[in-house]
Amino acid sequence: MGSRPDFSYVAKLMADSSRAAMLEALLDLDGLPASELAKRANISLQTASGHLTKLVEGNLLNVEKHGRHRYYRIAHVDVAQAIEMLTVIAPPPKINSLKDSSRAKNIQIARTCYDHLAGKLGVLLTKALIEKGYLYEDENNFLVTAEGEQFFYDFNIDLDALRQKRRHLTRKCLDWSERHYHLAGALGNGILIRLFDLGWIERLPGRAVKVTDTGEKGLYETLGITTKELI
Amino acid sequence: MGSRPDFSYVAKLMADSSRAAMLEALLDLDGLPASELAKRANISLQTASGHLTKLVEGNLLNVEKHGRHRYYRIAHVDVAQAIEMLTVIAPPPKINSLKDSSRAKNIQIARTCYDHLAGKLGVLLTKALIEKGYLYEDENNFLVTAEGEQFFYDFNIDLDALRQKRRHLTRKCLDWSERHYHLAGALGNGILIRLFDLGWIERLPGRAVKVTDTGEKGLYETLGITTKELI
DNA sequence: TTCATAGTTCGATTATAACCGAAGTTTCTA
DNA sequence: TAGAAACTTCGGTTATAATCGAACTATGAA
Repeated sequence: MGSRPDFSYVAKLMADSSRAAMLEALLDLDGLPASELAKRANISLQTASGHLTKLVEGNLLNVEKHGRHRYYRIAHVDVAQAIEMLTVIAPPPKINSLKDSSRAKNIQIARTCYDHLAGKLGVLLTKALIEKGYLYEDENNFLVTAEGEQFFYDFNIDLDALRQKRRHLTRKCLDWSERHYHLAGALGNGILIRLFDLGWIERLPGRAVKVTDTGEKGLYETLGITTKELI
Repeated sequence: MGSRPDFSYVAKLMADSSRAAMLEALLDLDGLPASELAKRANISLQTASGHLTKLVEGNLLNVEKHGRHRYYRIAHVDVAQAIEMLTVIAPPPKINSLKDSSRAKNIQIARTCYDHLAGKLGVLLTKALIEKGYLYEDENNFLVTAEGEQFFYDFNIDLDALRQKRRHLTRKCLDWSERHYHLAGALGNGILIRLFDLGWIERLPGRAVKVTDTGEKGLYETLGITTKELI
């Protein structure tokens, strides 16, 4: 009879909102300890411990013991992919007021996704980097080319420093609003920080972000991105 | 805060075993009425009704009213994709005895997936049809080419009759054992039936299937498939 | 050795939702 | 117009699991 894997078992692991919060945190920041995950999910350490055990048993997470700490990470790219697929079909958050609706628009144009750029701008930027030959798109990841090494050096992003960090240099992140991949990982974070430093982008209320006048000029000159494409 | 869609909401809808059984049934057979789905999930009609309402509200399913019947179908390819991704990361069904283990092997080589061919043989067959130019692989589906029309006619599969059926002619089905797509839908079913009729394959206990001696010869001559590839 | 920090295990409480019987609505058939 | 079939709604029961307090283990620091 049941000779197929039971997908509802995995769905059940993802269905609890506390576990979902922890998974979401781990999607971008690999290797968080239980206490940190408990905080992010707004639950006690005991409860978190129980949830994490279940997630490890279900092969959604891996643990690494380092002294008295336990660092959790997503067990496999497939897990991240599955979560992203679920996000794509999940209903968009409710819009109650007029303020909410303009916020919703802004957030689709450009926003931060944890610590990197997402939305139309995030996808456009990633595409531009690929077209210019600075990034190469793999099935599961983005890779920095030799030209890319030079470009990021010129752009004042220190790849070697980023590689030291305890996380992936690059990572594919499925954009739920654009249904395309954008760049995440340490490099995605590095680019975001650099764009803020340059004053090319500014924070709007919430997670939304707007391109400044300098940014408009800069993005066009370095990567050929026009803000018209953002609409 | 919550400006991202909540994937745990979708996961919750898929997490219940009764709902999962109904979704699984609908993955291959589009357009089943509530009563049929209740039977397949082994629950009462009342319970099924409640579940189906939730699945429609969550945009996982669509309903079409035809008189006093209500035909349910998967709302979007993305939903099927998401379920298949979950199946890929779900733990394989437990193997208890020696019998189970040889059965598990057989089932990975060739099996029926509802009403079409899956496993190594299913994937190989699909690949062969593509290589010969009979099938064209789209992002979301397989399409029959002009050469394909001729081939299936010669192979005694009536495409026009299959097109009359109330289901997709072709459909991509992600193979959880092979991690590749194989052909499903009315054509996938038509091929399975034809292969049984020709005596090229035979049922083993369970869902497993074996290639006969005639089948070995036939598959090689028509599509260049050797059983060595099946191992 | 002592204390603190990180995490686990146990037990009791509580909230959620799956389930079905019974009664209702809608549509088809005769 | 009556009756049956397909499905929904309501109400009460029950099972599951998320939650945290309290007590435990293990590692590190003083």
